[in-house]
Amino acid sequence: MKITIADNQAVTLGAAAQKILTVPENGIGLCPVRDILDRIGDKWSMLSILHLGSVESLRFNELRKRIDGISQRMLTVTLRSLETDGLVARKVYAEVPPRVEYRLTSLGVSLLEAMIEFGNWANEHAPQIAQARAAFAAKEQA
Amino acid sequence: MKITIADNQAVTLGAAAQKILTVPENGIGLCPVRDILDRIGDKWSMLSILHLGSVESLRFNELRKRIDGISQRMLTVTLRSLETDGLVARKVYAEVPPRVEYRLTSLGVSLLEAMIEFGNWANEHAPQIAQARAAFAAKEQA
DNA sequence: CCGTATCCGCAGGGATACTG
DNA sequence: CAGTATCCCTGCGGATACGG
Repeated sequence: MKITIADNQAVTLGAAAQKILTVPENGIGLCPVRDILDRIGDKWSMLSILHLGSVESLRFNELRKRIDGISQRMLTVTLRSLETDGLVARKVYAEVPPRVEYRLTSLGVSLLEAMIEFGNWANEHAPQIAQARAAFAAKEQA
Repeated sequence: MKITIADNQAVTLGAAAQKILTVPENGIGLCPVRDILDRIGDKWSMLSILHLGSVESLRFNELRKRIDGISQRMLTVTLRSLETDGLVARKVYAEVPPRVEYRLTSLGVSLLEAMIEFGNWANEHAPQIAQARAAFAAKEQA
């Protein structure tokens, strides 16, 4: 059987996909991809990281204004979650009125880099997806 | 003011992050990242794509067996969603008993590639995250 | 074998009010 | 300013039963 270049790519990609699905012994005890996604796959985490990544640091309400539609409660919850995972650093200044600054840690920055790759994919392929949806909707009419 | 390499990186990264957050006119009418994440950020989409990407094609129940814990209903719903976005192709064979095969489209494969980058990040940094969580938990005791 | 239909529990997350 | 506390509601997704 002749192996084409396309087949070779498929095999390589398949191996990479399988590798991600395997559960290593790493102290989390879950497939890392699922684990990370459970954290940052929620409604606000990615957005928070992107906004924090676009400047050096932001105060609580500055960030709140930038993330359109987020409630005070959810910003608190989201930031606490990101802080727990070591992606965001929280610094409190002993002033009146209080001032709290958030910024990405180096770990958070490395995640941002990975996310930007992903974001680029989303931007590049958005038209194709829109087209696919339209085609699917049209086919459902029949 | 002297610009260090680190600062330069931060600026570059910040620009990239901002770019992703901007809403282009692309027929979707939303920030693409949020849009894509709303689709594949759910409980099963990513896993389905990874499993479909690790072989050429899979029948419904084959895939069901591989994705641990998924219900019949959610596999149907997930696959339909991925099909709608043009990420997965569905082929029905006119046989008895029925046979349906699913495989990634070329668009789906390109998404898989982006996801693998992300998966690698997750695998590499899983220990750091576990450590951060432990540190945070320890700090909360005090 | 490959779905769809129906029911339902529960967690994510919004709105509002209140504190240090 | 930067959070907590409380209430409540929606919708994701599991279980089960049924259909082509």
